[in-house]
Amino acid sequence: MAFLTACKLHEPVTIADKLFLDLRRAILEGEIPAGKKISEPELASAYGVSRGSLREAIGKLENCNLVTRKPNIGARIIGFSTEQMMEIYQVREAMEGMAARLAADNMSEEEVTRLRRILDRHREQIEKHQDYSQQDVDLDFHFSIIQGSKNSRLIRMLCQDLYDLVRFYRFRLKSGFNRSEQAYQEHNLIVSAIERRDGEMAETLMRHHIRASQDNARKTLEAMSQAQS
Amino acid sequence: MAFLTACKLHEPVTIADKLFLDLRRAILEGEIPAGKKISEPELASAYGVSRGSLREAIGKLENCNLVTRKPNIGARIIGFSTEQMMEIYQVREAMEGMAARLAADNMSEEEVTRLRRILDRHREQIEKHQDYSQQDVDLDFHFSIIQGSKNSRLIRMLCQDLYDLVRFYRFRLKSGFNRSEQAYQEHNLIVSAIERRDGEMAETLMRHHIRASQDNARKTLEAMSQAQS
DNA sequence: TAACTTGATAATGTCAACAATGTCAGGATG
DNA sequence: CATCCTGACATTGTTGACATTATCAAGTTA
Repeated sequence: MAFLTACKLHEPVTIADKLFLDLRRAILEGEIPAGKKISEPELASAYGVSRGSLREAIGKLENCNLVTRKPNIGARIIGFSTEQMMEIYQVREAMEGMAARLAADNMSEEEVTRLRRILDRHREQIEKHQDYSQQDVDLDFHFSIIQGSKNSRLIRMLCQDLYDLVRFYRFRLKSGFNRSEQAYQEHNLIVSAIERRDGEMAETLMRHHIRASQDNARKTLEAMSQAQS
Repeated sequence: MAFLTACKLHEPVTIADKLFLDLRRAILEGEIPAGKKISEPELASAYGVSRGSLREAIGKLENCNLVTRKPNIGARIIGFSTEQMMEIYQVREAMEGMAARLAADNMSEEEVTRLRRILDRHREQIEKHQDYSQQDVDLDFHFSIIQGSKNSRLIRMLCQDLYDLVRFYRFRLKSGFNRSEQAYQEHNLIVSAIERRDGEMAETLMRHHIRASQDNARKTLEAMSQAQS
C-alpha cells in the first residue's frame, strides 16, 4: 500500500500528530460515522489526551476536509453527499489530467517501469477476483502518476487535500462499482501514452478515465437509491 | 475588491480568526518578510494575545500554504521560489480551465452580465493607466469565473488553498509583467465564449490565457535576475 | 396553545504555567 | 585544529483551569 506512505512527510513525533493519524484512519474506515458531531471533552478523555492536543488534531483534520468547524458551535465529521462526490470527480478530472500530461514528460524510465508493474499487479488481481485489493492497486496507480508529475504543489493538493475525501467516499461504497476490467483497459492506455511520452494523449485518456468512473459511480448511486425506495 | 470577501465564509468572531486575518494580510502585503521564522512568544506579545490563540491562527495560515511548520522546531513564512511559482501556474491552468468550462454551463445570465461589466472596468483602467487597480480587477475577473463554476470543491481549493499564494507572489512582483492590453483581449475572448455557452472553448482560452501569464512571468523573472547579476 | 423569556447546563474559546525538545556556546579530547 | 561532549538557555508541545458562548427545558404571558 504505497499510497499510504506516499504523501505524509514527517513521522508523527508529537501527540497531536499521532492523534491526527488515529482519527483520520477512524474516520476513513467508518469507525466514526459520517456527519457525527465531535464532542471535545468526550474524544479527549477517550484517547487520554488533553483538549488542547485534540483541538490541534481537529485543525489538521479540517485541512484534510474530513471535518468542518463552526466557531462557538464545534466540529463535525463531513457528511455523505452525492453532489459533493460528483464535484470531486470534476476536480480530479482537471488535476489528474494535468498530472498525467506532466508525468509523460517528467517520469524517469525507472518510474515508468514501476508504473507498468503496478498495472501487471492489477491484471493478476482481476484474475484472482480479489476485489478488495484492486482498490489499493487503483490508488497506487493514480498516486504513482500524480507523483510522476514532479509538481510538488499539484502533488500536495491532490494527495493531501483531495485524496482523503476520495478514500472517505470509496470506503463507504466499496461494494459498488465493479468495473475492474474496463478500468484496467483505460489504465493500460494511459501507461502506453506515458511510455510513448505523449503528454497530450495521456491527459485526454486520464480525463476520459475519470469521467467514466464518475458516470459509473453516478449510475451505481442512482440504482442504489432506487433499490432502497 | 469583491475578491477579498468572495471566499471567506463567516465573520471573524473569535480572537484566533481575527488574528489569522491580520497575520494573513501582513504576510500577503509583505509586512512580515518572506522566509522569516515565526517566534511564538514574540508574536503573541506583539499582538497582545496568548500563545494558544496564536498557535490556532498559525494552524490556519498553514492551511493557506502561507507558513510551514516543523514539529519541535517551529513555523516560518514561506519563501519566494520561482519554481514554486511556475508550479502554481500549472495547477491554475488545470483548475481554472475546468472552472471556465463549468462557468459557461452554470453561470446565470445576471452573473455573465456582471462578468462583462468587470471587463468594462478593466478597459477603463487601462485607459486611465491605473496599473495598481488593474491587479484587483484581474483578481475579480478570475474569482467571478471560479465562483461561476458552481463547484464548491473547486471554489474552495482555488480560493482558499491556492489564491493566497497567487496574491503572495503577485504582491512581490507588482512592478513586473505589464501585459494589461494582451490580458484584456484574452479576458474578452473568454467572456465571449461564456456568453455563447461554449464550455470547450472557454476552457481552451482560459488555459491559453494562464499559460501566457506564466510565460510572461518567467520572462520577466529571467530579465530581472539578469539585470541583478 | 403558541410564542417568548429565563436560568441551568454543557460545550467551546482563551489563558498562563509546566514539561519536553532543540539550540548553541564553551570546554575537553583525539 | 577539528570533533565531540555538556550544560545553560530559549522555544515549542502539553496540560488544566477559567471565561465566554450556545443549548435547552421550565415557566410565564398573550
